[in-house]
Amino acid sequence: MPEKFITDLHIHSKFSRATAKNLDLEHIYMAAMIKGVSVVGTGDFTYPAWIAEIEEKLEPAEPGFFKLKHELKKRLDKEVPKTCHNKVRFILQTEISSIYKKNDRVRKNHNLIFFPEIEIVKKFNSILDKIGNIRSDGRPILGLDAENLLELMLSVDDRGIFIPAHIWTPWFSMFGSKSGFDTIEECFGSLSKHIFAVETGLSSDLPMNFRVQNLDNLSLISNSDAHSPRFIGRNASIFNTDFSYFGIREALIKKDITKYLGTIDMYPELGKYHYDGHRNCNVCFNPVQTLEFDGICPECSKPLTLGVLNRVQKLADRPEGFIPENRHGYQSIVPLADILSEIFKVGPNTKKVNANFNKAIEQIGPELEILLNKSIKEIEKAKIPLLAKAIEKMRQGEITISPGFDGEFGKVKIFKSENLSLFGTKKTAKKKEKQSKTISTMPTFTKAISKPDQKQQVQEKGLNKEQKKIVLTERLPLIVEAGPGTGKTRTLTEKIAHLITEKKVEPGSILALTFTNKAANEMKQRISKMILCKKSKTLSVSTATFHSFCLMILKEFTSFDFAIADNDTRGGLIKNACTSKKIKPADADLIIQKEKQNLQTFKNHGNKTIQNIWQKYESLLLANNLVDFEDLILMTVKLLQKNNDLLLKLQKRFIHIFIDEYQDINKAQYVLIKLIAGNGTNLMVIGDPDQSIYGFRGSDNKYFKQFTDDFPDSKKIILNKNYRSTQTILDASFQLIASQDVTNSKKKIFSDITGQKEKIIIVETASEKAEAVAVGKMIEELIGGTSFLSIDALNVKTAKEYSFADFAILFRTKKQALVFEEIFEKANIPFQSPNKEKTKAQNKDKNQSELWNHEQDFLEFEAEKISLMSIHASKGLEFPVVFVVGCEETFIPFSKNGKTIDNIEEEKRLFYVAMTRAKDILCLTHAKKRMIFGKTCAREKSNFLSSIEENLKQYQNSDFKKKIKNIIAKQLELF
DNA sequence: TGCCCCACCGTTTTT
DNA sequence: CGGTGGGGCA
Repeated sequence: MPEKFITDLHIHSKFSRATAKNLDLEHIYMAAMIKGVSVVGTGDFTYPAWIAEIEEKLEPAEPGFFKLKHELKKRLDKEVPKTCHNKVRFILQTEISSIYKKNDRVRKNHNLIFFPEIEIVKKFNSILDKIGNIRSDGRPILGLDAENLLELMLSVDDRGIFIPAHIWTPWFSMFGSKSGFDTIEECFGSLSKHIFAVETGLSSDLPMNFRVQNLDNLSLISNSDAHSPRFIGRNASIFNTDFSYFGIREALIKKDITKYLGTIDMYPELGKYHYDGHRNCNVCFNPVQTLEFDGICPECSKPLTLGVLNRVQKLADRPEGFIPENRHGYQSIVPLADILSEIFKVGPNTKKVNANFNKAIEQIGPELEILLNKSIKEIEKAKIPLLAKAIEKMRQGEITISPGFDGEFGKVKIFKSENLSLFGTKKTAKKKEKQSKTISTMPTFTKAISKPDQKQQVQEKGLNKEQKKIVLTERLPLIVEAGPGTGKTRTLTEKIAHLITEKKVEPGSILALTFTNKAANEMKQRISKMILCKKSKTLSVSTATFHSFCLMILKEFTSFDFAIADNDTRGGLIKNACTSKKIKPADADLIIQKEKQNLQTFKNHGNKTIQNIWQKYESLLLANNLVDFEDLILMTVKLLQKNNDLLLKLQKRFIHIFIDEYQDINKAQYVLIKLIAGNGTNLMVIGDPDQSIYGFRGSDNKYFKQFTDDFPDSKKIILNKNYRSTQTILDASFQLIASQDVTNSKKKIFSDITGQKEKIIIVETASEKAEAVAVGKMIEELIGGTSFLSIDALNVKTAKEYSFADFAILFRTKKQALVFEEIFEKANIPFQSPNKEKTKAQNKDKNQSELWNHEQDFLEFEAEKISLMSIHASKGLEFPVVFVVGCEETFIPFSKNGKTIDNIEEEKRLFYVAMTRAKDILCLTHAKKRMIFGKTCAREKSNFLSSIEENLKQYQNSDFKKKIKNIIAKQLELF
């Protein structure tokens, strides 16, 4: 049997940011009754503690609905006036904030998700838990594409309900002016058909939505988005269907106007974002006025925050007042507290208003009943002066509203309309000035305007002159010095493709060597992509790491059947071999590995202790049929030195040899290359000696530098056109690296990127914690806020096209990541870090049996995250915004005991690598003091910073108090 | 063998 | 501060 009931399907719990502490199930229950709402969302079901509370206090009721357990209900019912008693049900609901990049623009939207069962919610949560952080806030922020979120929901249970939330609000919504889409299809692609309802939000009513054809096939619902109990039901929806989750779902899908009756909305003008304007400039415009001012604020000359009305007009394809056929209805209300507030001329959240509110509901009934249904006579019974009259006027629409704008709620007047100009500049008192000033001390960013089609241009025009030369050079040993961002790998793959497609070289005769599996795979992919484009046969180019290449040779040409000892195994064997206490196994391990990288054997090792351990270690390896990683190369070299026939055979097979990151080779690898490449005809190596940062594992860029001596008839080509960074970043990084080698000015690379120059930002903070906070705030500002709260607090006025994946935080030691993790966790900023990945891997191991495998079947989505990584790990990567943190002596350059620096040139190169990861914005931070090994240490700014000339740097002090003082002082000067 | 306490020491990371 | 490992004791 269908029945009529009122729903509020979007609220939050006390676990969401900026919500009331009493937003628990008890208060939600009582508030729903008082308001006259029968079905209320639980909010925040992604939050583990909240789900625990739900399980503890609720039990299943009608299908997909939940009710308070009996004892609790009995207790609470006593506290609610009898006139308001009614059944209240809960529906499992959450809101998820997505911030991500799609079609080259940053998108931010909020979406509501509903499920009928707690077990399904838990399943959904466990998957989300792996994608992002659901534990720090009731409304999680995920870098997950809304389309993927929908896909995920459907894959967990297709009886779920997915509703884009408050679709018109400027900052965080599907149609938002700041970072939304123009159509549902643009946002949800082929999954759009699974969107059957949208939430209109506080600042829009149905007639506004009716003007947009794109919404015609959807049910339009309204909810309160309450952050405290008293706001529950301020917006709501009315159903006349089966009293169950599935009744609601079906009514929304079928758009049957006898089953879904429509919305109860506050007048949209009361919403925070109805008109356009600037709150802090006291400018409030209607869309026409905004147009007159070209969308620019006359006070501060920055773009105005465009409100909902403006955005609706942009997307509207129908005139104002258009009502499509077969549409459900709507009713407009002014909250009872606001009416009482006007009657008694006190704030809506005051004792007086509360007392009279209670009086009204005790005498008459729930709020929505009073506002919509009760007769004027009944209302008069409450004996509240003017109330009946006010409600009568309200029902007839005889009210005046000064519209909300830029985060400020609108204001309603029922009895008098003076001083309420609907148009024009507001004259309200300046509030929150201090807060806005605080924020304005943050660095202001202007995005470097790189030509958007930069990359495409390169592709269209093909390669630049030098790159072309590289591709066309034949039958000569070739060394390419390629600075950061100069298109190194692209040129390499182009050359290989050229050989195959143009020169008809047999792909099997090409060998491309790299150092990591990741690099090898990437190269393989890029080559095959390119070749397939040019319609060639299947790819059989050998792309390999040095180690996998050697393994292949050993397996193919020796009969020695062995396994490879991984790190743990090797460590174990070394430990067993370490009978002497004079040396720690870890140190012995390092020494032995390094010796092997230099093609040494234990036989002629000088140190007796090491020699002993090493010999024992070798016999242990042999006894277990094991070889270590370095043996792979060592043994191959030995094999080829002994067996000339085999060497000739391999030389015949691999005619064209390419080596990427040549600056990273060690002696064993060098000897191997010289063997295989013979006289070097058709050998090409590419790399950047300034990015040699793996000395500690045997790499030596001397091999790069001596290439022209090794192969006297070789050719050297330098790539110095950079397609990654701004000239400022390149200038600064060159000044750093050139301080080691001024003679080679040829090496200087030049940016191909034109546009605004952003200086290198240098930030000094009081402590490591302050450093993390400062970085977090800068990121929030560049993203344009991650939550409503930060929007209100940060006074962000311009949309910046950055999303989480655009940021990297680089540090010298992994320990530095911890404080960033802690702060970002609290701030609900999604991040990935070496520590986090490690725990993830450990958990994976732990869960390997029953559960994990099962879950792995689910779709895996990559959510956008900020990257926290060591500078070493960042090599080869690029990010629009890079923070190099801890730019302090003993970190950069690193020194173990605070005095001796192992290899200052390599430290410089390391910093060079860090700086050149940045595309648009480079920020170098340092703390005045920090905790190191449990002790607070005074810290000195890295001397490397002083090799960057002053006019490339912009200093930013994160000491806000000082800034505020300055501002106040300046203001006083004016008088 | 197992457990507890104290001393010690502290980069970067791939195969 | 926090993990590890050796030494001492049960």
